[in-house]
Amino acid sequence: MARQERAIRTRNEILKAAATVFNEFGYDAATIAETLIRAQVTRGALYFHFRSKEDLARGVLDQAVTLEGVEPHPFVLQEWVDASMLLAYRLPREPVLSAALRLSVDPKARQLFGTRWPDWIELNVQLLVAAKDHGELLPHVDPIEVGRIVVGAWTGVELINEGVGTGRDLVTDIAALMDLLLPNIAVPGILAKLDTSPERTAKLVTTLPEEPPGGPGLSDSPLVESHR
Amino acid sequence: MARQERAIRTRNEILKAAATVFNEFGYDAATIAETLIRAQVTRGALYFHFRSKEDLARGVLDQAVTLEGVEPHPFVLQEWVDASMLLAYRLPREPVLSAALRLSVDPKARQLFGTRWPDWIELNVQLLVAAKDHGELLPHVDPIEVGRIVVGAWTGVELINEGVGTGRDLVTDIAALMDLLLPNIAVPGILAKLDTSPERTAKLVTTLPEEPPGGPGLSDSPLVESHR
Amino acid sequence: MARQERAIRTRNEILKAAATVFNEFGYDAATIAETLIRAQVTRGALYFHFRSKEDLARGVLDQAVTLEGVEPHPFVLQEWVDASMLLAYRLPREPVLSAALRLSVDPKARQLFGTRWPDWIELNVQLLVAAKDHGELLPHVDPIEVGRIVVGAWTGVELINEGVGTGRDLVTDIAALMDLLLPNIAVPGILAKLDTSPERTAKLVTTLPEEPPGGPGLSDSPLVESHR
Amino acid sequence: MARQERAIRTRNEILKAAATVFNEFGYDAATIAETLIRAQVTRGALYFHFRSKEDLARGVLDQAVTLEGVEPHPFVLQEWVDASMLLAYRLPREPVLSAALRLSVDPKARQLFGTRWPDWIELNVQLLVAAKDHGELLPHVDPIEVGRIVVGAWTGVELINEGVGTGRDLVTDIAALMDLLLPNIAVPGILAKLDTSPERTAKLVTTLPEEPPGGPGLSDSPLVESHR
DNA sequence: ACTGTCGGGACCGCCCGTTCCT
DNA sequence: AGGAACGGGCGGTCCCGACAGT
Repeated sequence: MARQERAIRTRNEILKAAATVFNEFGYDAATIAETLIRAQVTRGALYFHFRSKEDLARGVLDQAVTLEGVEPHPFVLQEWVDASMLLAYRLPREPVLSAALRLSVDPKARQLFGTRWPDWIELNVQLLVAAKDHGELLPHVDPIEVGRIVVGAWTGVELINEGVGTGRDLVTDIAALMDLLLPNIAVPGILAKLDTSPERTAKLVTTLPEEPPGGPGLSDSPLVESHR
Repeated sequence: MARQERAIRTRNEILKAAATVFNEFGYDAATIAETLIRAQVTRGALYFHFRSKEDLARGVLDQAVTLEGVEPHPFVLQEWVDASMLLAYRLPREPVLSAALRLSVDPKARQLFGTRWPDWIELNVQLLVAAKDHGELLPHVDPIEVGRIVVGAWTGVELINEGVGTGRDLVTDIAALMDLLLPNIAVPGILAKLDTSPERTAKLVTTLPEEPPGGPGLSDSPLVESHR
Repeated sequence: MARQERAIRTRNEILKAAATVFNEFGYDAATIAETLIRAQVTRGALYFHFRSKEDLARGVLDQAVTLEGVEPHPFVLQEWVDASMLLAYRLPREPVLSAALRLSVDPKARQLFGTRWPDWIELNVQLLVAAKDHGELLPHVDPIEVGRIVVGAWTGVELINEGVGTGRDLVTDIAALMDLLLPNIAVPGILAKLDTSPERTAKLVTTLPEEPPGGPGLSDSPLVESHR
Repeated sequence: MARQERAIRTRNEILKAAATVFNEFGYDAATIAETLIRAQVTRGALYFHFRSKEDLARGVLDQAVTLEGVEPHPFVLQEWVDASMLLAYRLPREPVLSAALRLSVDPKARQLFGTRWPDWIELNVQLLVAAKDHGELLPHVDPIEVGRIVVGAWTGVELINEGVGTGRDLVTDIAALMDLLLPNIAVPGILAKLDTSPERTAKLVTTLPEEPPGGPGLSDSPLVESHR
């Protein structure tokens, strides 16, 4: 048993290292050798846990969509905002998350594994539909369309935030994006009460479980699984 | 002359082929051999025009930022919208444009060449600043911030439009993005008169020059060069 | 005891699996992993019984030369014929036998273990010498030379029988070989009485012991050991 | 042109080196690196001429079946004998020939490329049929069956000659095989006049063309092509 | 001036036989 | 006997020059 535990830790060490390498170089330019160095394991160890580079990428992609940390709130829209903000906080800090996004953008990886976008969109749409049912959305808003567009916008903002390298926190940029979008999504009564401040995000983060030894995402991730 | 002309055509054939290959595979996974096949030229020919794979990528990146086709309009914001819409129309149809975006997203290529985002952002900011001077923007709008965010959002929407593969025209998605953003950017008086319809885009396209044999962007592109 | 018995059975299961794998792929292309799968054992089990791949091959080679099933007969030449025919019957049916031949032909395996040909030849020569003493051989026949040549011919016929894949029974081909050779080996009086028919072979086979659980050749094989 | 000539020489250098490596180690154990060393070329050169190890093996196999050097003779059976004897002389001296045989015996190579045995058999059968038409064969001889058996026997004798390593010349062993077989194949009148002596073989060899720079088999080998 | 053949060298993913510790 | 890890090395393939020809 103890044996198994160490194996799992090793597996996660490898996964995390692979994620950072995918992140820095993209799928094809990422080399197994670099992953080996960062994970501090031998080729054999890696090959035992993952049969190929593709397998490695799949391992990363499998842990990427989550609503973890979002707490119930009277306004569904606030939950929706929280989801985006929380992810904005976590993604730069958790290699597996950013790697998943990177691989979704990489054409070669896309050919091989598809993307997680349908899942992300679905998750957004679910929340927006619920918000609509609660009368929180402006009448002309189509949850499906808005879900698609917002996921896209979120992704692009992240890419630029990282790519242009001004050192701004992603949370700030995503908050700006939200502030730009919300007036045309939420009904005025709700809009005034929505909180997109980094402070709120910071508070939410504290409710996240301590990162276990071996990194987050260890759990059999309840991926798209709605929390309602 | 005749000699030179053919050389230029060959050069552009190669560039276009390279662009499609970068597009499909990403920078690292793209192979020169594949480019050779698509451009129907030999190794020697390619290496005569481009000294290396990097050179090829640079050639693509150098033709990517343009306001071509945007016509003067009483409302600067309309010009701003037109720029986005026109690009949404052209990008899926011109390999060199989409390749430029793809390479900007590719981490390996980014390490080598940087990105064109600062240029794109700069171009947006210039227009927004002008719009602000004309009193077309809501008072709280910061052109620099909005420029950044919008370029990001635009990029992300494009990526998803292509990646999720629902077959929707990018023009439609970008129009939806604009409709979502504009109410919180433009003053009401202007907002009502802005036209984000695909029809307008279609009309603008007709003013673009016929694609010369050898493709668009052949000219020593006056890249970021504002048209005012 | 029961413990030991199971161990022996496991060992033989592994040996048989290894033999089929060597047969199908040759020494070098044969992988331990494939052997593991076919024998349905774990790595640990295999390495408990055999210290290395070489050991495995040695295990196979050690069970390959036998006169088992050949019964005493007034004409020694008939015994000689019977030996060839019996082996022709058994070899395609017993992986360990065919693997031994395969490994003798494989250059890599040959470098490591040598071959069993000297043993096979020795066995033939012994019989031929005895036949000569009985006056059954034509005067010009040199037992040593004929032994060599016949073992070679036998081997080659087997290889082709298997390689060309016409589905002919090896017994048929070896019988044809014998019919071709014997007129220039046996004195006419004996020649007429020698029986190379598959029927005789079939009858001899019935005298072979039931295949014990764990396969034939389990016994500490009395290899080259002559039966006279 | 001169350019091309060097390329051809390089190609043959590689082929010969590959043949010796296949010979010594078998298909799978043979490494490209070893071939590189022996041929004194770089990986790039090899990759230019042969796309893969398989391609290399195919290149070897393509030059293996020939009646070159066999001269017309009143007795077809003498030609048949000559063919075997000549091959017995050449095979140990020409790596490509022995490699072809080796690869035909190697199970892995067999899966990939099949064997040249059908060709060798066909060639023998053709000669035997002609001999039968000339009344040189004993009435009970079936050319097809004898062809098969003899090719097998020839192969096996070669393998043992090489494997047991007594240093005997293959010509001697093949002559012994022929002497053993012929009395049951040829009609007595012919039998007495057939010459299986090494001296005859030596004489035939002198009629073979000088080995061109680049080795034998350079010519577009007229493989199975009968010479009648 | 431009094209094509041929060769150079680097490196990557894969996979394998083997051992160590329960 | 089993699960995990070790480390070496192979085949493939790629990007790129160096010339010779036209």
